[in-house]
Amino acid sequence: MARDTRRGMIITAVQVLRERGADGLTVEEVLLRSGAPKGSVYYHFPGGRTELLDEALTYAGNTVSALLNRAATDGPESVLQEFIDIWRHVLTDSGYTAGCPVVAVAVSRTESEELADKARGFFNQWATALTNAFLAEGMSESTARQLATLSIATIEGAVVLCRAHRSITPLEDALAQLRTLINCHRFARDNFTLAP
Amino acid sequence: MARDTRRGMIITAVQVLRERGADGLTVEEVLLRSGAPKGSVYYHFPGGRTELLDEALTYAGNTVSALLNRAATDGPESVLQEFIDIWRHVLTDSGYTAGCPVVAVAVSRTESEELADKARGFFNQWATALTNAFLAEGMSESTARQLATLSIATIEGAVVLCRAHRSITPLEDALAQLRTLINCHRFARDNFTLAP
DNA sequence: GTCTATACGAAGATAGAC
DNA sequence: GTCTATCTTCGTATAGAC
Repeated sequence: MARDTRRGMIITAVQVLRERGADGLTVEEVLLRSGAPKGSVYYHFPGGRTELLDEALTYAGNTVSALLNRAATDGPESVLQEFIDIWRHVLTDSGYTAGCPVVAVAVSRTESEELADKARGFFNQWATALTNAFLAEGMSESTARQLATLSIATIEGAVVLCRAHRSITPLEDALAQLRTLINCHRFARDNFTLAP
Repeated sequence: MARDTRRGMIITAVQVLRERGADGLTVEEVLLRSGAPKGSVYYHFPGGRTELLDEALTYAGNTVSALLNRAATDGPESVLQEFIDIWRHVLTDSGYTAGCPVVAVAVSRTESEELADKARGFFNQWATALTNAFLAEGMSESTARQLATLSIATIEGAVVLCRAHRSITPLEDALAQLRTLINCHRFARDNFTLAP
């Protein structure tokens, strides 16, 4: 069926995007790994490689946004734990060759300005979701925003270290300290104000 | 002179590595941007593209290692500030297209296992230098190590966000919270023990 | 040390058959 | 919807002249 072929190619494209980066994604590899018919690429994706890349980014970005929005009500702690669990699977399943698809687009040559804008849009969505989670904890506007930025930067950076070390430890260590910081803010909120 | 041509190509290669990534680095672009003679590539680099990449990674990684080792005696605060200053220049000078060369190699396809090992080696060097800086502050072994990992992850991740947002703000925000966390550990060390 | 010419392979894209 | 040429561009690498 047409829809299945298209959808299968998009999901495979996300995987390739994770492993090869945006510039390294080739239609041929997506074709091979998805098992999609070789002759139907430009039927399903008239825009060719660029359209496939766009769809992969959108699919991946929205998935994470949904996860982060759901977690804003569950509290930041559970979000972070969920991220560790997800990344443990993604990293081990890929032999530590997979990274974040949105990062992959953000650091790519990005012929089309549109893709770069979309990647930035996802980072903003994620930051907003996390900021709201921290605001719900009673933190100040600026603290919540900075903590959200730190959280995203930490996870994205730690994933790179995990790939290099072929181990989940960097992510666990980094997030352990991030949790400590969150608890420090709670402690400060409950007892006194920390010096700026 | 021979040495100048070779050295110039390496320095240009670092720049290209930052912007295009390891897989995206082409000998042609290094040639064009360095102004090096077009016919002398394989004279200076018998190993071709791979050798050029290797030299660029070594040069860049060692530069940062030197900076971090020097800063281990100056205290972590001054290191972080120095990193903000350096990245501000690198990012603005490149129009927010440049990233970390070691990260670029770490997430690349990396035909040669040797390059990947070297990249991981640099991450380890940096982590050790920062760990020592935190140990000098009187922190525990595990806290120092985790903080070092968090610091590197935060900077590397924040740089990606800076590139996406075309702004230095993410790095400043993330490092502001990192400083807060460091101060929390100092406060805890001086007054009591935080719950794990 | 540096140049030109050439071989080779990889990948995107299009045209037209089935 | 899918397939098979075929065209084109680009990048690495080598050979041999200067």
